[in-house]
Amino acid sequence: MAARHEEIADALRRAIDREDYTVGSLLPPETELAARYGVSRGTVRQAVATLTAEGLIGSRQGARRVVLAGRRSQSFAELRSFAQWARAMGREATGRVMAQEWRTVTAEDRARLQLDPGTRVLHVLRLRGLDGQPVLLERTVYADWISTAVEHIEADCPSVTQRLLDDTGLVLAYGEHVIDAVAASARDAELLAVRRTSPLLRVRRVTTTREGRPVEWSDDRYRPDAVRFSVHTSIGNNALARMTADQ
Amino acid sequence: MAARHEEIADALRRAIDREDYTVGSLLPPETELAARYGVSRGTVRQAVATLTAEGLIGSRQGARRVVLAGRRSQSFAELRSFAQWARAMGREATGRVMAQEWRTVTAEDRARLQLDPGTRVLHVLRLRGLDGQPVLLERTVYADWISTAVEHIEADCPSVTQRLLDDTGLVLAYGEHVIDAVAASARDAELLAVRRTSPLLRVRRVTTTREGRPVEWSDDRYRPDAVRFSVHTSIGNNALARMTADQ
DNA sequence: ATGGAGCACTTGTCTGAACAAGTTGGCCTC
DNA sequence: GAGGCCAACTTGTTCAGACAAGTGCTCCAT
Repeated sequence: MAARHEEIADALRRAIDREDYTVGSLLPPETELAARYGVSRGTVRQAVATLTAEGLIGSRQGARRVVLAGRRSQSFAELRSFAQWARAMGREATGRVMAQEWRTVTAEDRARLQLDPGTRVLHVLRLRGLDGQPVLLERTVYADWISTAVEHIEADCPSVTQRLLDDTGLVLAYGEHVIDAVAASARDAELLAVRRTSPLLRVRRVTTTREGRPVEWSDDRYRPDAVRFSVHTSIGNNALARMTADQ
Repeated sequence: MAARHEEIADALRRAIDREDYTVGSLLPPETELAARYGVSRGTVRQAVATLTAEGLIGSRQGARRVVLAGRRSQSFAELRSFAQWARAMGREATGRVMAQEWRTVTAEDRARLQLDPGTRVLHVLRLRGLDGQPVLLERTVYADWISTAVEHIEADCPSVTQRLLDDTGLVLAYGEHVIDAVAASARDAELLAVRRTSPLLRVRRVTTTREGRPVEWSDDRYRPDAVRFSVHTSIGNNALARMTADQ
């Protein structure tokens, strides 16, 4: 925790969690917070902007800020790593590679991973569990330049993200996620221990490095009785977008 | 479009859309943008922060900003209003109230809408369509103080949000959305014209005013072949959070 | 009572400056 | 050629000040 504005954001987050400020109540004015923490108003504004983006507080010109929600999952790399997310919640993540295969890129692979025609990429089918229960089936395609590193990871490695970071220094920094629902196929059903055609929450995502280079793309299917997603939106800030199926 | 930083954000958004800056390429340095638009570096930083939050560009200390994605739905009130979203995409939204009923609040209603025990609230079942096709089934509970206004809206009003704004000045400002998947019930199937048990994308949401006062909560079920959701995440900014089903 | 004007308060916008910290590429040495 | 060091560049953090704009309250006149 280096930056002062992060410390202040954290202090405010904890104060809200402690119910020093209850849901519906008003936060102190910026000037008061600035005086309390011994910083300028700009630094306080950076801190409260973080909480606003998290959906914890609401802000409008002229009126004091209002507390909108009480708690926040508050982990950082939440979506980038299943294992890190599980650990942050005090659950144990497991993983197992069910199938692995090299294939020549399809048109879709090429578009999503920005690769040349004819490139060979690694397809991995991985089943992931939470406290022993299977909850997620990942079908991932890795870009050629990272595939050999992925290939040599042991089949039951709980955190591929952590492993790639340790082995190659790779940091997964950005992701685009498209969320919908599908019926479980026979294979899905067998591996996730649900009935065939039962509804699954599907997330298709592309993950890139800090430099913006695509690393992997994946079709993830969650048991909806085990995992959900949540998003806060506000009038000036909608991270979540609705899309039609075409285009 | 009042604020200078919004104008600059918009100019950059259009430049990216126009492919003046292609995906994977680098944005000019802040100082250069500041000089080009005749503003201080702080104002440029505000503009690029917007695009970063939208997932259009990636940013890291020391390196130039990189363009991550080409286009952005860029409408404002997207998630708050089905009709406004549809219009922004050049589609026509329809709506029809299928059932409407006053009930005494349940414990869940009270918790979500912050109401007193014994309060009467309005339950509405609304079917919504896009270009004539049914795509969404909304089961909404409105807080008592807005229910009478909702009750008097005609059954086939395409935009309830717009109507409430016109009639009562109500602005829906904040929302929390929890996303999962469910199997279509017999009723769902009939109204949405899908087979029973076919997968639906469910969004449960609570919407509040600018003051943080809950207005409505809703169980929305989308045909996943018609509507999807998309989210951008980045290392410092995860609007989307994964949740376990319990708690 | 009711409505409007005015005022204090609070957040939003913007500036210009300075320093910290991370990245990148070139140069130099071995 | 390989490796390491350095310098230029770029983004991140913070400050102090000023003004704009929206909110909510009081008070006054009707």
